[in-house]
Amino acid sequence: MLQETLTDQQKKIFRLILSHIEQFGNPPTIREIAEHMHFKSPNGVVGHLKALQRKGLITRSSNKSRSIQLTDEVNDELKGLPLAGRVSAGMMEEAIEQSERIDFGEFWNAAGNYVLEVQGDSMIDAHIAPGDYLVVKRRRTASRGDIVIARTSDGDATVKYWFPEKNRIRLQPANSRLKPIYSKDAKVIGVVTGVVRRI
Amino acid sequence: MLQETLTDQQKKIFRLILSHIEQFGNPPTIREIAEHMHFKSPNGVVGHLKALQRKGLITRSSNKSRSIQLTDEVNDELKGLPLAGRVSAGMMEEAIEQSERIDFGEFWNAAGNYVLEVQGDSMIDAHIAPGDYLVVKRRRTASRGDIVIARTSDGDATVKYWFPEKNRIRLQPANSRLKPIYSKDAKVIGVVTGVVRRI
DNA sequence: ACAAAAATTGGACATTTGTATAGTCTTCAA
DNA sequence: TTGAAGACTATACAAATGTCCAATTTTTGT
Repeated sequence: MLQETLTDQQKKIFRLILSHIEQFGNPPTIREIAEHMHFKSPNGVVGHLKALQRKGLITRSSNKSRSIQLTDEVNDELKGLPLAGRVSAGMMEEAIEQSERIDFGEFWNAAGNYVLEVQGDSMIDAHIAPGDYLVVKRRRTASRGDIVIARTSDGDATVKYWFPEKNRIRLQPANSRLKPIYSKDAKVIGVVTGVVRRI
Repeated sequence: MLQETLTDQQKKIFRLILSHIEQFGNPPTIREIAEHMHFKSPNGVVGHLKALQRKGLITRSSNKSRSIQLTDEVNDELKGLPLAGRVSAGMMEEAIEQSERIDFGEFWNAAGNYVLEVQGDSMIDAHIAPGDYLVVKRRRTASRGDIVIARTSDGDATVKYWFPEKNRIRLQPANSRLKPIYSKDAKVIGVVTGVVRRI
């Protein structure tokens, strides 16, 4: 944890900076910090800011107002949910205090990605159920075995496994009750990179 | 779309504000905007800011440096992935241009939530596969039929369906090959509110 | 107990920044 | 043609903000 080595005052000021950014969308001025800390001089803050800078939590630009920036390290720490461990591992409760985090937003909020809601159970054996959301990366090509969004000659788009064969494409559902679709001109629209289900 | 009614200059300035926030973590000053726009007077900017304010894109606090704030509406527009439609619906490609968005981060990055990685296939019939991530809400109670993280007397934590009976709890796996666990003192640690799978 | 380091005050100064007022220029509709 | 509205320049002022120096108090380690 980055905040381990901070003194109490430094922690307090650091939290102040975080909450100001959260609340106002910009970092506080030195005097604003001094006011909140009940300091009677702006200079009381400067030393602490230099310490936070030295310890790698913030950066500043000289002669610029509200120029406190959080470092990438800090931003990473703040994002996402704490990854607590494996389900069957037993003592999770304790593990939650650990620092590893997982940010689904970061994973997928990339340019060109979009989301589809699953209709029907053609991919149920791949544990993709109706109502699930698919995170799709816009692609024109796929690798053998990928789960893709494909469009066939009749214009319909579906989710299927993508299996190129000699001179046709096999679009394989993940459902034993359904038969594969064979197509000569199936086109990949995107590749599924994630599944999200709200319960 | 909120930006429809903007003049070209207003759009340019608005984008400038967005990218400054992105790049420096704080909004630009009036003079910084003027400089980028090659205006020779700060006052050239003021009118545009007032327009952006009137049109509901930003707010400002008087006499505060770098006080331009994006409105909630704007922030919402910037977050998340475009929700393109249903998979089997056919013309998705077109639908992607629509404005509806879905933000998984918002859904789950709530205080008290955490993530567990699934080990084993005891919930496979509920389409929860090994390697999936469970988003768990910290709870001490659950409703009948919820998927919960429960701890039994032996100290182990598992994912199971939660079925209270007369004087015991039935912890039901979603796997026909596994038998339910009956326990008098099983405790709910959390309730599963989401499943996320990276492919 | 002592010295060193950290924390805080006080005050001053220069720069940055928001705001205001007056005037020019262009566009566009009546 | 006029004139109303929008866009921009020029300039000035006051408030805010960052920075610095000197001195005092508090904390910390030895």
